[in-house]
Amino acid sequence: MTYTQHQIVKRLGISRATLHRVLSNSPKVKPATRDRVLKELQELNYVPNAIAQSLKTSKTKTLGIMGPATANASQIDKLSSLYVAARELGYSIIFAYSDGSPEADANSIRELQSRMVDGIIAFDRGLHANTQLYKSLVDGGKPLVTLYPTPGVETDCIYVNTRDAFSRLTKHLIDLGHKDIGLLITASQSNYIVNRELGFRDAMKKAKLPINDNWIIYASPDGMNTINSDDEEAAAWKISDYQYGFWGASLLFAKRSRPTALVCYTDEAAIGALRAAHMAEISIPDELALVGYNDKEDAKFARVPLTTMHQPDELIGKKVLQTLVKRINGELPSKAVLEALSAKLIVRESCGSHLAK
Amino acid sequence: MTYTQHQIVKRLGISRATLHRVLSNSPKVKPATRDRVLKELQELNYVPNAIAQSLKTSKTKTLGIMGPATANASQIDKLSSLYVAARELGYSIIFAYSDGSPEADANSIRELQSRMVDGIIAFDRGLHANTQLYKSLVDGGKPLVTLYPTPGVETDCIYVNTRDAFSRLTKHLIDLGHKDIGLLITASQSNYIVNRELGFRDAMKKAKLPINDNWIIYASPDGMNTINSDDEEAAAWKISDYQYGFWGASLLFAKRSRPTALVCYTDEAAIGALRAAHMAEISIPDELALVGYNDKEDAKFARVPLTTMHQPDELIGKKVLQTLVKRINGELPSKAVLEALSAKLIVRESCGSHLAK
DNA sequence: ATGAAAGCGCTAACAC
DNA sequence: GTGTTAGCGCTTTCAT
Repeated sequence: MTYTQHQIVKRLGISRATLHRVLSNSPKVKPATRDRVLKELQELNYVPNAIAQSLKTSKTKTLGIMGPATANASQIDKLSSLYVAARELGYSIIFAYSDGSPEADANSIRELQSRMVDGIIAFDRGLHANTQLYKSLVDGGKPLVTLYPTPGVETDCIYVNTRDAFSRLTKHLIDLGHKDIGLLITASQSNYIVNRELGFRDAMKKAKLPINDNWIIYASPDGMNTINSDDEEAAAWKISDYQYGFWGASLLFAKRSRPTALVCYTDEAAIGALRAAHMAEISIPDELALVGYNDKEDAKFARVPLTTMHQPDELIGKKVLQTLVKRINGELPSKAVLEALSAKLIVRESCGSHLAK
Repeated sequence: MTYTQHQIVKRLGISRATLHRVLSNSPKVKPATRDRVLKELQELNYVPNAIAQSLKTSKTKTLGIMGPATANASQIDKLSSLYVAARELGYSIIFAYSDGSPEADANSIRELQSRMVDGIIAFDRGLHANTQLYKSLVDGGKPLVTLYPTPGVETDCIYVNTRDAFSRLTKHLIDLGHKDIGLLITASQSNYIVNRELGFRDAMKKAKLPINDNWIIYASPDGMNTINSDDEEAAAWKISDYQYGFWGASLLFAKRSRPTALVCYTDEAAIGALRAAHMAEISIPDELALVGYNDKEDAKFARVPLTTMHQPDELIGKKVLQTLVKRINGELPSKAVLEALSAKLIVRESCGSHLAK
């Protein structure tokens, strides 16, 4: 049974205002009254109706997250620190599922607007198709924090400088003496992918190393066989990075020549590539140095432990939430916060640097 | 800018009731009026205030998920199908973070009750510490679906029969001719763990095979070195299954004798064990057959592709949601729904069955 | 230190 | 076909 203030007030023979005063810790209430009320509250296990509170105050103390549910797996660390921080600040999280398509995103935004969330976190991968949607949100005054900068939308953003990260990752290989370096990514226009390629090119250019287009692999399902036949009907967005890595590397290994080092767009892709190398009897790192990105737990336990970049995901989740809440509370200057964090190089065996001496 | 019905009604010179009729597709409104209203609605981009609707109707069309955010990674498939199904039925999801402790769970329940969710999904691992909490929920009439049966709580439950799954997994090894079989799990009282051990014992007993207690490993951080030193301060619940698998297997390999086959409690643990085997120069599957559980994507791409059990996670997510919504709508008999689904054996290389001929 | 009353945005019963 | 009205549970101003 759940009681309302009305019922409690009747039982106690006091007024709603008094009840509210003890609920809100106002000092203006006689200790004796307060105790009596508190006791009753306890006894009846009173739980305030947040819906009614929200309607009255026009603050829901809820935050919306919009993003692809499938991205959660890779963003899990950001998400969990975000949840923890939200609870600490008294906010609830509404997760509005979206596959990243403009239609789904529009639905998510409608859902969150309708629920009157106090702010929104866009957990997408920086696809620009939805710039207009975000713009309308921000113009409408709804606080929005994104995880990738969105050109054209002046909104708060906490992100990892992936371009720089990939540049440094590539440079690590260059410093090891590699000159023939390939890149394994997927075909996509998202920031998520594009910045990785840009970072790679930055490093190569800076080192005055030529880029062999044959060694830039855009992995895709086209004409590939899945490693497991019953995957075949799976939609493209459900294909894992492992699979893309496996396909991409297989493609590379089938070519007439191959680089001495390969940068993969995620750890999962690198693990897929590891498997392709194993099947092609190419020894890692002796015959091919390999690096991933993200420092997922399985990178540590891969066939060959992966050299990779570690993102400060927990910190990001925390900062995202804090920024959003500050924005909601009007504690931030009107200029959008744009904070870039750096990834950190984690050297393990797959790059072969333990051999180079 | 977000408009209220009041403002729209004023602009249009009609009554709230008429507006409402248009909004709710009531036939009792003159087509001309309807069109005029619809056009204005469109123009003003009217978004209904779900908070006000909820207060009025005492239905929020929201569902609460309570569970550890860290579990999401392994339960991601259940979660995403659940999100999709929720959207289809017009429900929003509030995620109430909890680390599984009774205090955190109590907080989650309070949060969800306060937000007046129409129903709750308990995404925990079947820890019984919170039986009372669940019981009070159910007794209070709040629809609740769990993912593990909770003795003492009469509530809907959609789950995988892990005990049976582990029994069949173990039997696969027995059928391959193994007699000396070990089990690698963690020390925990949760259903999640306990049923795995029970299933293993069932199969051994049925085959009249002795169980060597030395080969039942309860992996724990005690006295172990992490594979990566900066993990050391991490709390126990943040330790990955990979790590437990690595520790557990290392422990086993240090013993005087070892089994010819090892059942691991998850794929991640099996991958950790794979690494330990590699370091101990034990060849998998030749010297030790190894199996995991869950059929995660990385099982396919492991150093040795893992034989494992596949759970119908997407189906579960969908069923959980459908059951909950039916319960909310009063479409279910008062007796609790208890539906067990089966896991499916996926044979790859790590069990060595491709060698046995 | 306490109480009365208005109103947040919406729905639905009832009257016309 | 259309309009009037009460009220969901809460917060908050204004009296007392």
